[in-house]
Amino acid sequence: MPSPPTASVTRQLSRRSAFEALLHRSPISRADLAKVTGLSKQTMSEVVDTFEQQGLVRRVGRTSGNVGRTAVLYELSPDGGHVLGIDLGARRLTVALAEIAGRVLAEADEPTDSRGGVWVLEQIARLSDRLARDNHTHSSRIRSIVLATPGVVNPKSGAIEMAPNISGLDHLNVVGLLGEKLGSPVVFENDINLALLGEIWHGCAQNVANVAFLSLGSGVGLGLFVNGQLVRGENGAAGEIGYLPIGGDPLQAESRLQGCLEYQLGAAGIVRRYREAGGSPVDSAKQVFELAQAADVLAASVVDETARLAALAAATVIATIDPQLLVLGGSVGARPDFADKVARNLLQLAPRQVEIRTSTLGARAGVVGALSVALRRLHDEFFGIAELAAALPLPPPAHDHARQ
Amino acid sequence: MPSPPTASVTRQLSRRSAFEALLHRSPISRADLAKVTGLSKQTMSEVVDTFEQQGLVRRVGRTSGNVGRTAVLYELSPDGGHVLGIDLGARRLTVALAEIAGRVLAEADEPTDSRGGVWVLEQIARLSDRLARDNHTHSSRIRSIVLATPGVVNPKSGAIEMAPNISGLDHLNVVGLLGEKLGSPVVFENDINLALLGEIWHGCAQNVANVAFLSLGSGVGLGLFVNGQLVRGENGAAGEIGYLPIGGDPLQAESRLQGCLEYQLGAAGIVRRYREAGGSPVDSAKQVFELAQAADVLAASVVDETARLAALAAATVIATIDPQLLVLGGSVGARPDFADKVARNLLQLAPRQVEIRTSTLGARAGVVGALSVALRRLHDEFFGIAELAAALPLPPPAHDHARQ
DNA sequence: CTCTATTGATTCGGGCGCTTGACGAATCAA
DNA sequence: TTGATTCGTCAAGCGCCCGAATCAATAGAG
Repeated sequence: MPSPPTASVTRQLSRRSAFEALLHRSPISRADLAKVTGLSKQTMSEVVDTFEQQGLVRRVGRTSGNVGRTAVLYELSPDGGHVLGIDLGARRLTVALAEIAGRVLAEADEPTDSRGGVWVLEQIARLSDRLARDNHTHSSRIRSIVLATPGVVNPKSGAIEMAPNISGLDHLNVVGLLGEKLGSPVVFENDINLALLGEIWHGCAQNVANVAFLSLGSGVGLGLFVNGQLVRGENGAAGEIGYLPIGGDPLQAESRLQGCLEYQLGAAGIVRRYREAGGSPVDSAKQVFELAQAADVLAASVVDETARLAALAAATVIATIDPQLLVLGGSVGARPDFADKVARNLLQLAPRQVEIRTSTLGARAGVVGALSVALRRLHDEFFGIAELAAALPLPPPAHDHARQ
Repeated sequence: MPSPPTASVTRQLSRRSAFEALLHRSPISRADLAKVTGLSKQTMSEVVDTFEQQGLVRRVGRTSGNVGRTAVLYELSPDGGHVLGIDLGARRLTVALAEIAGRVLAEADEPTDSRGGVWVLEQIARLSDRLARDNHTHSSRIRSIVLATPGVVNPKSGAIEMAPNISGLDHLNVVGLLGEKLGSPVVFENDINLALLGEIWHGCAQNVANVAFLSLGSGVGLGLFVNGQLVRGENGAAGEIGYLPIGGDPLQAESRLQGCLEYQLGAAGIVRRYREAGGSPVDSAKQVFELAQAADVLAASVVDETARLAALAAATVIATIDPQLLVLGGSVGARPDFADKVARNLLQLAPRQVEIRTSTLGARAGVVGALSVALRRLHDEFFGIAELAAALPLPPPAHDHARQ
């Protein structure tokens, strides 16, 4: 409904300014909108009128108590559109719903349907519909969907190149089928990248332009936010640090297959190292950590070695991209006691200190990040100026030059 | 002279489009400018008129041979402004001059004045003046200067935090003094970052959005170009990979002082390793490489080890940021035989292959990159739209949310 | 209660910049 | 010489913005 593409550039800019002010300062009157944006009252009145007609904005009351005439207050209307964030993990499926103003309306999660394939798609559609209905809206109002998934997402095609660990999903056209089922465009993004964006939006990394997110769990992964932008890499494989040549001989068979670092630092690696050291039989990395806290010397040394390896990985990232903040996440990384150990190791490795925080969103980070991207896509659809923002390219070296 | 700041946004956009077309397609007529930019002939005529009055553009002839009236052809005029690129190395000083259209007019270099301090500043000024005079212009026409320097350049303050290895320069306000001497604003940038940008503009990395530049010489350094942007890091220390925990125990004294990787992989490290292995006394890494080519078995093994370490560093970078292209530069890295060895080592380390090229600009890369940045700054000064380009920020998490 | 100051919102006039269409100028081809 | 074609300018009209004036609604002073 909004954004008639027939609007001129200058009006589009005015609309954009008004929208931005509404996002951050609602409820707000027309007069204040004019002051904040620097546009005239006249222009702002016109813009608000069109917003109101398009259902993007609604009245929420009047000012009172101040001298002078009362002002009509406006805010972004939920009718402007909803967005959906989906975190599709191998074991757990989380879905969240937000409105165009950024308010998170609801979140729901279930175990991922173990039958895989189309059943998972059905499950996503069912959960989304329920969420929409419970919040007095409808799936058709959803205008942007982002799905967090493990694996490498090609930034050009948007396709998953390494399917998540869910049976029968790799041969399906998930974007197409899901988009059809839910009636709006679906976009994939790597789950760790989205967890990072989640921490940036609602978590422990707000208002930071350079962040590294080190996720330690069943696998190891890295999300990078540099110059205020997500780093995907040429093939979407940025942050696939499982193959870093740390913690073992990178030419070994296990290293080449699974990745040198992941073989040691992944949850399976932690369990394996504990068993090889002669520890009692355990199934999960969590148990090793609990044993270490219960004064099991063997477990403690495995945990120490794990922290040492994580610190090496962190030092590598810090030396490479010089972030302002390092966030530790994932089922292993988010443990505060573990983060302390990593920080202590890092003291001796890095030439300069970097702040370290543990994820505050935990398992929710992925779905929150998915919401943030879905929101941004919706906003850009209405008020984007991508074609204007491109940098002025320099001319190619067609000319000759002299040397003196 | 150009760009009256009083111009409206829409006219500024039109001017920008016209300038971009002139940059890439000159000589060009008013009619063709209108076609290329999509603006009307009328508007384009007005814009070209103002450009001509401001000396930004000049007539260079007429079309002929085509049916119809002949067209007057325009191109960017050298009067529009010149830019200066300076590469200030510990041993060599290089200066280059270009005009606003991007044509490199001249380059000159000298040994850096060994007395250091103000003498170096004098030397820069003298060389710049000579370059300007030889090209029928004057220093006062220079409108943007970029200086390549070793060390960390803080991206916020623009100050050098680790001074280059030139005596008496660390206590001077180089930006201020040089800017005053040359009469136009001076900006610093790390020399490796600029070498990377040089290769992107005129060298072996053109038209690539994700590049890593591994510089191996007396020191080791990394330049990163990600999402079409230079990565500086929060403190300008991105790419300071001397401290990567590769090639030795990162907790050793030498590693902590100088950096683990640099201790082994820097030119001094290569020489030291050769000597420690019992090789004949040599002064430079270059000699070790020459001995290796002359079938000195000891030197060959040192070179092999060097390539192995470089490949480990490259694998680290590739796994982290997933570049499309890896450029090897620096006095050691740019050797084609060495690059081959690195590539062979990398085959066994990286899960996916990345193209490797050696620097084509060599020692010129820094000054060419400085020119490219100076040009871009000049262009942005006239036609920048930075305030428009900012992304629409999402609202902070002020609101509550429900969990179901 | 009335009057005044203050602030919100609309109306009106003017200017800028873009577009379209028409027209004169300049050239090539027949 | 004539016609077709293309370049560049002129004129008219429209969208959008702004500033000033005006109307509307409220709080506070007296």
